[in-house]
Amino acid sequence: MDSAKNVTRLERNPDQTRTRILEAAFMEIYRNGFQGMRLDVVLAATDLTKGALYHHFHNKRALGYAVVDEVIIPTVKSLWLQPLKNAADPLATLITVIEQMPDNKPFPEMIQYGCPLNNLAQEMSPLDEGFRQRLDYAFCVWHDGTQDALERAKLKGSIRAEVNCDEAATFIMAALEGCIGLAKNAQSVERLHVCNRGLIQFINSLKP
Amino acid sequence: MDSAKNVTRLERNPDQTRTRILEAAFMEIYRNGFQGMRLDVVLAATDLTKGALYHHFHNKRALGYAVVDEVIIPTVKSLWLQPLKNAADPLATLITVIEQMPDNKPFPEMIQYGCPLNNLAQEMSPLDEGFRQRLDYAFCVWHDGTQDALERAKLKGSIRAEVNCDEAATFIMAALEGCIGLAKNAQSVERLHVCNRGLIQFINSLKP
DNA sequence: TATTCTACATACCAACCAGTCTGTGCGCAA
DNA sequence: TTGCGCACAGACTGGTTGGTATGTAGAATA
Repeated sequence: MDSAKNVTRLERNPDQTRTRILEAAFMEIYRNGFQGMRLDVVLAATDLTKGALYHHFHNKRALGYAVVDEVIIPTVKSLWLQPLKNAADPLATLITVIEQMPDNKPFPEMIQYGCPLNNLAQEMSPLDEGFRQRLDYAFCVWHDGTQDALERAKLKGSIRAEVNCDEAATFIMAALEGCIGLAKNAQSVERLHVCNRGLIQFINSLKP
Repeated sequence: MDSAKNVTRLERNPDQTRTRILEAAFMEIYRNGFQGMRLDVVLAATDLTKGALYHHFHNKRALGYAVVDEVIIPTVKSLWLQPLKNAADPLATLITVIEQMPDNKPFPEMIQYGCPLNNLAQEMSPLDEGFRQRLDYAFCVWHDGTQDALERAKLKGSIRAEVNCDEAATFIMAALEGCIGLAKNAQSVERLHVCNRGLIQFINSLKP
């Protein structure tokens, strides 16, 4: 009613509340892993309480699943697939995306905490089939986008005709995750660049 | 005194007791991560009790450190460095080691649970500096052994003179960890083979 | 306006779990 | 033989944590 109340008080906005919980949960999972995530910490970060959390999510695991579905997978799409989609020069764009990965805005903590997708996959896929399937889907999406770019590069003559784009895309994903993992353990941007150089060398070896 | 008692009772053997705890702890960490490891479970697997554990290790973290120092690092050495050491054909041996990795005896669970070294590194290196340094040392040992093999291959003319063996070794480690990680998430041996094929393709691209 | 439902807040609980404390049998030294 | 310390056993605890039960202000509905 009175304007002062409207300012200090948050309006009812369940969708936004849910999103805030999701984003805080994502950060906690990113930093501490799913098992290491504490719901109290997530709630403290959002200034919400148990009531809000359990109104929007059935339990901790459901929250984790939602983070994969609604945060991680969309991020993979916007960060990886979007630039490759409709790129004039798919191969050059692929290399650019790899090189600029550590400087990406959404993840300045990439060196410190690694890749959110791979972190969660390594931690949870052996322990929980629900996580595994969702993360496997994320990798599939990523793979298919990469393979697509390689196929288009092949059509343009940028890479050799006999290259198996399916297998190449799989290896590129794997190698990139490995590079990020090594750099994270060494806590060294330089290590990531060294590692990525090897990956780019591989990609270049696909050229005619 | 009476023989029956001597049979049922374990003789005192503190070294063996310590080793049993270490090995059980390793398996628990391998399967559930360090944060997921429960000391009760470790003790149940060894038929020991809290008294034994806290007699040999100061706390849970010290136990984790000891697992890295006394189980993981020696395993890296015996599994990776030993075959490369004094190999007549370093490059061929390297490829063989990579190909036979999933069939190794110590880790039939490689596909299910991944690489113990990398698992722990991804989980703990951002959270605990003690873990990070020990795991970084493990990667260094691994790297140096690999680089050494590449240098010897270069001397024999198996790979090109302009190849940077330091960087190549780094990338080979990273890519291999990435391959294992992807295969683990897909729970597919086939995926590991596909992925390794890409890595071997990279190694072959180093040849003259 | 009365009622119902949504979207939370808050107090509470039971289970879990790392770590502690005390006890004890055995080997060994003196 | 006695004393002492090592190598454990086993009971206990205090803090943590996921989850629940209850309450309630405001919006929607009738």
